[in-house]
Amino acid sequence: MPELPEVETVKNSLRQLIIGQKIASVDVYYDKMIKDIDVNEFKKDLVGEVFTDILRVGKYLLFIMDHVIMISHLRMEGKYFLKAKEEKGKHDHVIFNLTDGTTLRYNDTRKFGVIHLFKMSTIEELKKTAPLSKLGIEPFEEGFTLEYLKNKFKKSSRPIKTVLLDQSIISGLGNIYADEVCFMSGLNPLEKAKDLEIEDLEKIISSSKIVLEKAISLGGTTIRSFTSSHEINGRFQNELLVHTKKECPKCHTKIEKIFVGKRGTYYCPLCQR
DNA sequence: CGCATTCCCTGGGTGC
DNA sequence: TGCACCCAGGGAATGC
Repeated sequence: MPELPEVETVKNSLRQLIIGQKIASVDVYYDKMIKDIDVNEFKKDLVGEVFTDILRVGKYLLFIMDHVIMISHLRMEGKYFLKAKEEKGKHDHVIFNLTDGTTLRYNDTRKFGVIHLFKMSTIEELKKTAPLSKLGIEPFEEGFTLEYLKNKFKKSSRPIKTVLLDQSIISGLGNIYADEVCFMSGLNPLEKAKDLEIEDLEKIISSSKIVLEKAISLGGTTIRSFTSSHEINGRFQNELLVHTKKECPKCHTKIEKIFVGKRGTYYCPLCQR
């Protein structure tokens, strides 16, 4: 399940592989995946385009080309493969045939991922358009301040875990890292956002940065979800403190697993109030 | 506006 | 071995 660090890792490897590559043609095998544009137009608009840069905004990948920008969200199991021209794999949904004879494939077992295509020139312009326009601040951005969180949290009666997952408030945290941030901040994931103290918000700010930075430096987290294969092998799973853990690394209390807003949530009942 | 709920998908796991 | 059913989960759509 790619969250910010995993998408960052994918971005970095794709950069090495496809910048400068030119698209000869595109095959789409699952039309519903293509958003904001007719599928035939999507295919047509990409022919002859060259990948000039790849960026990440929140959990979105941005493929910058000469005349278009393609935005891809991997959701649960989306992956990109660069491989020789060969038969379509079972879960390959979009195949970009490159002019050097190789192919870039978007593969997604559960078909949850989506791809947008925009005829826009600048990132600034694109950030004003959905889906990017809905995103809140990333933990690494300058605007991620105490003041910002205070404003966003003060009126919310939702559980802190749910609010951490809300991309319109903080963009980049997913289920794994939201659990880690709650643990590192010593917060019960069920506590209401508006009930947090200033010190709690400060802890959220610092632990979000720490956990994401560390995860990025280790290439993300690979949790071997039963349905996926060929995952990018991150090493952060060895550093997880609560998510999927049985015992608290601090006090050795048994880690509880509950559901917060339908999301599996791990926490230490002693260290997290 | 905030928030809860439903839906999209697949295939591994479980129970009979 | 086969089959029905459950479940995970990010974000959009829907409804209150």
